[in-house]
Amino acid sequence: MFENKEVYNEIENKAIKKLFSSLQSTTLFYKEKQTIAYTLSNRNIIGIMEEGYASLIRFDYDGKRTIIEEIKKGDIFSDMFISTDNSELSVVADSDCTVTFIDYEALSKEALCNKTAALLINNLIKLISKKLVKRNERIEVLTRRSIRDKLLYYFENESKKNNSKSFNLHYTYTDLADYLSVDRSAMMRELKNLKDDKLIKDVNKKITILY
Amino acid sequence: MFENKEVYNEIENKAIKKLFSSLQSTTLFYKEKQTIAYTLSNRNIIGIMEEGYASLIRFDYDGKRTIIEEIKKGDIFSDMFISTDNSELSVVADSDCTVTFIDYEALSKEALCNKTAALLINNLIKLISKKLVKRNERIEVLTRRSIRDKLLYYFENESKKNNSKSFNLHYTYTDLADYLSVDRSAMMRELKNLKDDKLIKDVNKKITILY
DNA sequence: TTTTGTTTGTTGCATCTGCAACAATTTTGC
DNA sequence: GCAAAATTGTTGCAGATGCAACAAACAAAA
Repeated sequence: MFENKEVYNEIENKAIKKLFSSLQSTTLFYKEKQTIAYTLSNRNIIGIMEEGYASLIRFDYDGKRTIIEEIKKGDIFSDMFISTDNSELSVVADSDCTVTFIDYEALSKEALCNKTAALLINNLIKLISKKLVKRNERIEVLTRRSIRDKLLYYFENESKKNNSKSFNLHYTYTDLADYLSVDRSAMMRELKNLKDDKLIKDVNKKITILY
Repeated sequence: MFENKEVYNEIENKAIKKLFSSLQSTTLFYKEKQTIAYTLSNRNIIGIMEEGYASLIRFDYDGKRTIIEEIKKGDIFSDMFISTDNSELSVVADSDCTVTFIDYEALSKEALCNKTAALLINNLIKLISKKLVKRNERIEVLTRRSIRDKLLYYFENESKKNNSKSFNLHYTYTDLADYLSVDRSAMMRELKNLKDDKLIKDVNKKITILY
């Protein structure tokens, strides 16, 4: 526990436990498919995903589902990072999860005189920045005007991250359509077009860019 | 100088000047339409917009322009918040600007033993969180499937922020189309439909929601 | 194993959207 | 004040996309 490289970088386990106890942080366990509602109903609480993964999801009035963000081990999430008006957002556990909740105001006060808290804040800033980058990436994808462009841009980005023309799609196609915010069947059709045009290859969710 | 309420909240002017001098921060002036390239070519530099406003813009390979983000007085911007691969991004001054640049690594080190630095970091986190919220809002808009839904969602959000059924559009329609990432003429057509359907009123850029 | 639910793959169709190409109007720069 | 540039407003058209509605393949649960 409390050993994630990014979150607790340069901080000793003993120190972090002491800090969390003085901040009255809590660590909770969730089963798969449970809703992790804690953060979204409270103010300035930061959740640290210690173990497991979850999704930040919006359910539209008409039942359409959109994945706003994936939350993996070592990621943080908070109502501080989401527009307060959007009450239809929820964090749903995609696997069994362990989450630590910190009161941000308490932490920031502590940081003025406590080195451990200051180090933790420093790490949190890096994680928040990463989150900004991720949201920016999503915006970049979403601003492409056609399904074809969205797919190609997404594939190019994933391939860049993987330093290879090939990469494994970690979404189901249903979820990918949600991420790109397009109709699934239309996306499947366009995916077929891309394959027919020999721009990509798709063997069992392993995508290869052919250009 | 250095008197923005949010950025320098709870910090005395003398203290911030001293801190900036020890961090070797620089404050630069830009004329309208100049490109503020500094941050995007350097690592972990945070820019503070002291005065003026600018836009974070992406130019597509085919010349299409997309506004990724508006940067106003008191906002911060940084390469830390943008995916490193996207070299086609640039920050362009929309008015004469004054920008302070801080080396983040230096600041965070300083924060471990310097109260002023710790306070500044605390303020920066709040600003970064606000930025996350803004990007989330943009994602929310962009994930709406039709131009009509995008417009309605955007209008509803602006009206909520303004605590009123009416609000002044601060974009030109050309820029709004860029923000929504849709074709301008198609957006104008849909805007007309919304007016014909009596869902909104639009008098000289003052939008009123009629439902 | 059988059942149930989820994901994938496909198609027809209506309509939405992007694009091109204007004219009219407003704003800006000199 | 005038010229140039930018914004607004409009339309026809082709093609892209969402939607509905399936069947097939696969995975999970009973």
